[in-house]
Amino acid sequence: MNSKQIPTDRWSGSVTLNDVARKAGVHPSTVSRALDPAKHLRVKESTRERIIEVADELGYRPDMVARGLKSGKTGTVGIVAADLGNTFVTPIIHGIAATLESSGLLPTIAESQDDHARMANILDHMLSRRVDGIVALAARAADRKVLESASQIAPIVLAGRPLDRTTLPQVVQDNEAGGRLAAEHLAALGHRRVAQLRGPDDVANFPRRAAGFTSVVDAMGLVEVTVPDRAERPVVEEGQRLMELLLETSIDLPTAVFAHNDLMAVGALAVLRQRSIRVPDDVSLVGYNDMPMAGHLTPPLTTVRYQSLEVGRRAGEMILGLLAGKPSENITLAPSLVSRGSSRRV
Amino acid sequence: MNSKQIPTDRWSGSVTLNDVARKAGVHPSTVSRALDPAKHLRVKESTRERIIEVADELGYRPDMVARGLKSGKTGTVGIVAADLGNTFVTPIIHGIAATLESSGLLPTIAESQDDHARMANILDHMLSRRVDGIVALAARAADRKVLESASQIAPIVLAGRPLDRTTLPQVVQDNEAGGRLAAEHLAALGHRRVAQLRGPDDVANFPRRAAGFTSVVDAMGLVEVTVPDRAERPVVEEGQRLMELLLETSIDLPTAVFAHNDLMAVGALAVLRQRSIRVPDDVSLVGYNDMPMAGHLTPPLTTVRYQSLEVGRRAGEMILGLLAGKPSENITLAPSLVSRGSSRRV
DNA sequence: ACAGTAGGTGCAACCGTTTGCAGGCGTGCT
DNA sequence: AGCACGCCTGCAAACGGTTGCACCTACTGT
Repeated sequence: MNSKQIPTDRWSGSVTLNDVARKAGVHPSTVSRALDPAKHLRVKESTRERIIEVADELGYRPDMVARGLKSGKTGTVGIVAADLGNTFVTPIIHGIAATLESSGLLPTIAESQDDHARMANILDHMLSRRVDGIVALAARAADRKVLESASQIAPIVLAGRPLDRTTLPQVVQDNEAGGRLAAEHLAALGHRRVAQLRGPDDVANFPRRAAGFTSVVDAMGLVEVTVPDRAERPVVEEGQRLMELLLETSIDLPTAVFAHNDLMAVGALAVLRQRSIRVPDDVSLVGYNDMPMAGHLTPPLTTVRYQSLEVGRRAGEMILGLLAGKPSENITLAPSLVSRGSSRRV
Repeated sequence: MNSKQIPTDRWSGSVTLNDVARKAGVHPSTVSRALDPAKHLRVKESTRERIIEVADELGYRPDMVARGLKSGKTGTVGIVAADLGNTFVTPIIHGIAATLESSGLLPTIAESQDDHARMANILDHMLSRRVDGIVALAARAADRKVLESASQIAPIVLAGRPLDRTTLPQVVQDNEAGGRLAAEHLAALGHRRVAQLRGPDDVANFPRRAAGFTSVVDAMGLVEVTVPDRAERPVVEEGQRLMELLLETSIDLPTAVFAHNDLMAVGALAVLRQRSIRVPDDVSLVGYNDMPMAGHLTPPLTTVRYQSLEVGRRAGEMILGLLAGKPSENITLAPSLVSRGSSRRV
């Protein structure tokens, strides 16, 4: 169209409230009111019709930036994830985004990479951009202070990863129950010697899973072979490393292994296959999260289901509620065990 | 100031440029200059030091919204993905985000769900928020017009999914070469009867992959068993459906199948396993994308590698370049074949 | 010693919307 | 017939920064 224009000022062409007002022969404030669904009744029917007609004839598009400056609301919600590559977080994000969409909000997403400095930096950026609220999926113990202080500026909800000793509202799963579920499942299959591949301690999910698991182990008199380390990050490579560590350090191998998430289970699976240790014939394996691909692995992975999508939805609703000024109540979802091919009776 | 205000207004406490100026005893414009790295040399050393000291004593955080209103730049880049659940897109996003980060930009992400209306809506929202640029990963043929028209307002680059007959800059992979690679691989293994599980026609990647594949099939005199449909969307379920369709409709089964992406390959794998058709013993399977989990499937999936991360990086750089006013040149990356366990000599 | 200059700072307009306040006009009521 | 009230619209001041311009001071050069 305007190909000879200097590309610098693309915005020069954008039509503003004033343009509409001028063309419709009214004052800008009238246009503003006519277009605001909350108060367009205060404008005479005929005027409003004319304005609306002119508005979309000109292709008027409200400038959220200007609106945000005046009103303080930008219609944007920040989401901080640890790592988009973890297929457990994408459903959460999906859930959040779907919920926000109904209110015309758009998510702004950043990855913390489980790095504290980065997390702090991201929060700063988001607040700088005046997000209306933030959903943190990446909370680690070390992040508590920055999150809490940021929450004085914009409401924050924790989703997927809880935090100990915080007043921040959270929607998470009962990880202890999940850990118990895994242990009870294995016990019911007759396993006596078990082991855990633990996720990092500073992500509250993992110690809780471990505690739940161990509580059942103790209660039922099973033996837990300890792996002398835990994952730095809950990823495939660390699952491999821990599995190898388990194989090296234990004289008497456990007959069942509980990996603290599916990604680590995948890593464990790879190591076992490579050493020709059959799953589930030689060792049963239970994962956690029920990530989308879990059922398609070979063998299909027995795992504790984390209703990621639901967590996302609830978190979205919670943010919406907070933005509307409603108080929030923590939400804890119940896990369930999905029994598939990677575990069997011994 | 208005201290008796209702605490609803969280922003009331935020410190502004004026607060800093007042406390430092200078004019707001001086503070603005002192804090702007591009022109802080125009402020006397000592003044600047004092200002900076006051600024972070007060915890001043620039308001990007206000800045954006005046300057037109919001420091935000929109990313439109079709579906975050597709593990092929997350590395792209990761790459984009990592590149943007170095310039202090933050991505705003939305999912189009491969729905045209939604795509149009998303673009509208993003432009409304004055994103500085947009990276579209979800382009379909039907979206061409809205994308092109949006690009008159903010620069847009296409990544991961090309578009036919467009002038929009794109960074993609040579899909025809990828299709050829798959066919050549199978031909080299001695396969004569082959088939394709095709992705949707309106996502340009897929027809190109099909064309590349078919060109080799023709050139080398192979036989292509046609599947009488294509996937609605490139997902697991559709892969299953097409695989079942193939099994039902073909009298003489092919010895090798080329799925247009890894997700569909996973679906095909599930169907084959369920019918006790062994992979690769009875039929070889080749996927596309080399998604993160591809090597961990059983059998590990032979696939055409799509350098998603690299595509993301390049797309990020391209946007950065466009924002800096540099012209852009299309980028086409070369695919490579990753031979793993799902294909074998016949 | 004086004009010229450059460095440092203040002034004020502006970016596009929102919103409290005020005013004009027509209507219903007494 | 006059008054009050309500509806509709205009006016102007914000919101928090940025930036061209003007101004002042203290140099430098001759």
